[in-house]
Amino acid sequence: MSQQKVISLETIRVACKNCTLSSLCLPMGLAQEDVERLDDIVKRARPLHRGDFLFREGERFRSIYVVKTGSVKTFAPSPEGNEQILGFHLPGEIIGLDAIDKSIHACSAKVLETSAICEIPFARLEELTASIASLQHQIYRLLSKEIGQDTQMLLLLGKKNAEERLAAFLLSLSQRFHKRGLSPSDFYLSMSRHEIGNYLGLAVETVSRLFTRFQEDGLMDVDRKHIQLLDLPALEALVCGSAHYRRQQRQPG
Amino acid sequence: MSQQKVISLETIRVACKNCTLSSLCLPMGLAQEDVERLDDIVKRARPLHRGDFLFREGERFRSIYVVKTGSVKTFAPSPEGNEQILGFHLPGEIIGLDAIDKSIHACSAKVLETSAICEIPFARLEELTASIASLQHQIYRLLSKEIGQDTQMLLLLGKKNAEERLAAFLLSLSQRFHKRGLSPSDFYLSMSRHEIGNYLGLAVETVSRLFTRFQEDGLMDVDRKHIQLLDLPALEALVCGSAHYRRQQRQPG
DNA sequence: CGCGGAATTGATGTGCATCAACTCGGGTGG
DNA sequence: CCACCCGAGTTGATGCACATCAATTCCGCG
Repeated sequence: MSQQKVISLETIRVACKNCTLSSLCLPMGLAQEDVERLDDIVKRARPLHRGDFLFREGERFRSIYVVKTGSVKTFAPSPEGNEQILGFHLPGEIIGLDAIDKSIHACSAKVLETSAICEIPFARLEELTASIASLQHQIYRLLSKEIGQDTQMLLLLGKKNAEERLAAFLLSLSQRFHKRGLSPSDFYLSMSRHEIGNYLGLAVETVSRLFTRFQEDGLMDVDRKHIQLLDLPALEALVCGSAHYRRQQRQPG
Repeated sequence: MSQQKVISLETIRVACKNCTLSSLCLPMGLAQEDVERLDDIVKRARPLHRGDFLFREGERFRSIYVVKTGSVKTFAPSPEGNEQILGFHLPGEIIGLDAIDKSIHACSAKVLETSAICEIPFARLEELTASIASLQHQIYRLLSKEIGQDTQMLLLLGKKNAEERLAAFLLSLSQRFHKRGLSPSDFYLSMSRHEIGNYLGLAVETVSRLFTRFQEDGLMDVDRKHIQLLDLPALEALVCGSAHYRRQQRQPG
């Protein structure tokens, strides 16, 4: 059974490498030896449980994290005291990049379900990127991509109504699951309705009513946390505001 | 007058260096020779005029831009066709970081008033960062900071009401002007009411009414584009929702 | 089995968008 | 220099999407 344990660790290790690979470097085609150097600094994923924190707002920034399995939410307090959920992070996604600037975490990261998370000490990653140009580029891209995603979210919160927001949210999950080889139309929500509402800037009740309405309209099937998207094209049309007489917003000069 | 011209160019050059310095490296304390290497790749600022584009959505990404004087807005089209203003960029601020990921600009950048803008070819900057560790770190910080700012904006759009948004907007401008040595309480708005509304997710009329109300309440003085903030502490309190019976939002688990 | 938080559903209230009318100021041309 | 125009801004009246409040059901868990 010692053998068993070794195999198990190796399995985690390989899985972790794969995860790091796809998140950090797959598109770049790093040399094999560089991949190994990268993999060496990645701390293997230990299993975390619902409610565990990866880090808390105010803590010193040391590492970024890559979700291997499971899901994580990040959230920050607003001045008033209530909190805003900033994102839900699925397998393959990276957490903590916003803390590089001040070396202090500006948000907290909490595990939503039993999850495996890789930790990458940022200082060591930074050293590595100094000698591997393609990895450096990859990190720039990663950071830039995060900005682009936030931009999408600004558009969502600034210009879209409740049903457009929820449709966009569902499609986002769908696409991200699909990218990781999972079903794009059949999945479980690891977050509560309340958390969805908080994230989308809506009240719980509104989220609930929309789920009901979407189901009535044959767009999806909802059974508690289990979601089946039945009409992806229709949902995509919804995001673009196909429903409702569109209030045409005048353009600024 | 040939002499005059040389002096003028040199003035721009030095100013440009200063601008690059404070934006990219001041906090790091680069070696003098590294500063010069950085400065060498910065294209000197030519004057741009209201309505000029730095780049348009869909164009190939080549350079990032640093505002020296004046102001710039960035905006992206939503699927419906109307556009969302993503940010207003004041002196010392950097534009274009979101395009690194795809090497394509996802938003457009339009000059709001006569402005001087430095251009930094990103490929050359990237080469440079590979050999100057502190510059690499600085770029990471810059990108990370941008993420943090977007996060702030998500909080604004997700959780704050109209008057909190406008107060936050005014204070943001105030702080950014102050950081550049300008008055934090007396400045001109280079953007229209309509653009402010678009940015904050509000209707023009709402913005206008709030300006009136803030003025009535003695918080500020508004004369067309000329703004004077008379009670900064009160505005700060407003951002935190001090006014109005605060609808206490329940927290998700 | 029974407690408690999560989710749903219905009734009501309100903040802000929308519509509409008017004013202001700045630029243009006679 | 004034008359005109036109877009930007303001102000008021109205409507609606969504928040809020309230009551009930559902489900997980001890």
